[in-house]
Amino acid sequence: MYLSSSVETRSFRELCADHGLTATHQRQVLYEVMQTMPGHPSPEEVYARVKKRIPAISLATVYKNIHLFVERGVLKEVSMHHGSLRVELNSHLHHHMVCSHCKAITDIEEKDLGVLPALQRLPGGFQVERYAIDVIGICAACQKTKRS
Amino acid sequence: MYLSSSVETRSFRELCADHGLTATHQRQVLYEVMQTMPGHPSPEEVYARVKKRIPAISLATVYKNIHLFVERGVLKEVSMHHGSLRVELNSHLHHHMVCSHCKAITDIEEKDLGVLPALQRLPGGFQVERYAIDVIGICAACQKTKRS
DNA sequence: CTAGTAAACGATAATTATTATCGTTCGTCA
DNA sequence: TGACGAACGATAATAATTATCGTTTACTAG
Ligand SMILES: [Mn+2]
Ligand SMILES: [Mn+2]
Ligand SMILES: [Zn+2]
Ligand SMILES: [Zn+2]
Repeated sequence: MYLSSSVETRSFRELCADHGLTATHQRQVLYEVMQTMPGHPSPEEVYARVKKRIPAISLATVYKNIHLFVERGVLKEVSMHHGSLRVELNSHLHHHMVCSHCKAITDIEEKDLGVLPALQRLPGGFQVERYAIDVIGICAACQKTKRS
Repeated sequence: MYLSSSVETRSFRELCADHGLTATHQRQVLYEVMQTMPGHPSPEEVYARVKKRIPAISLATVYKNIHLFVERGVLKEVSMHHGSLRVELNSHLHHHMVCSHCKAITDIEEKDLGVLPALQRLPGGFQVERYAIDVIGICAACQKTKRS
């Protein structure tokens, strides 16, 4: 199936070119659907929407392309959810560095962050318990390894 | 099986009393083991360690008690992992409010946070891509609902 | 406009993580 | 010490994600 030649298609092809992706129908619909989902959808939620336009699409395709989009910076991962629950004993106030490649979590002191969390009133009557700051990046080990 | 009467046991019983928990052998070992795990272990990792001291313990017990400890503030959840992967289209710089009760995620502008992330050199040669700040608390809806 | 080729897709099995169920045992308190 | 509700262990069930593999598609050279 060939992609149609509308304006949206042209800009989508540019986006793919910019990110080194082959332009497929499934990817275009996935991308267009995401543009209409302003929240923080899960793969299942995206799948449900995409399926309305491509009933034969596979959930696996949605997963594969979401990962690819995140990898190439088209999508952003909201929850750096680490695959499984992670806990620690309550101790002193600190935050974390999370490697976007290997997902390793390392402690970082608040003073080393240079951030000044000012507990102020937040929109919508949200009752603040605490801040959790993730510094996302590439850890030293992955910097050495990653030669792709 | 009765808990022994060592110093650790006495302080553990106090901890349980303080948090409204019945003091069981499994919970004490779980807690003591966590004290020797400085990182950010998963339930499986904790289970593996606890099993060395209580070979008959069930994984379900570890899960149940980790959840309970988090609920009562004995443990802290490191990844406010939202159960499933969540993504969004890359747009403007913003952060999130996460409800610790219903896990709802809401956008929040950086200017509304009163935080000043200063991209400075971080320990260990970590190469920063971005900050992700989660303001964790109770959303307005859950504040109304939660009458326990 | 074909044909070749690698990439992507769809179906589905497999794996991982987590939760629910339920009969048995334990901890608390009178 | 005995009653009773809470917690436990075994295990089935569910949810989320990934792997496998045969078929189809997109891209490109001719
Ligand atoms: Mn930590
Ligand atoms: Mn957002
Ligand atoms: Zn890494
Ligand atoms: Zn809530």
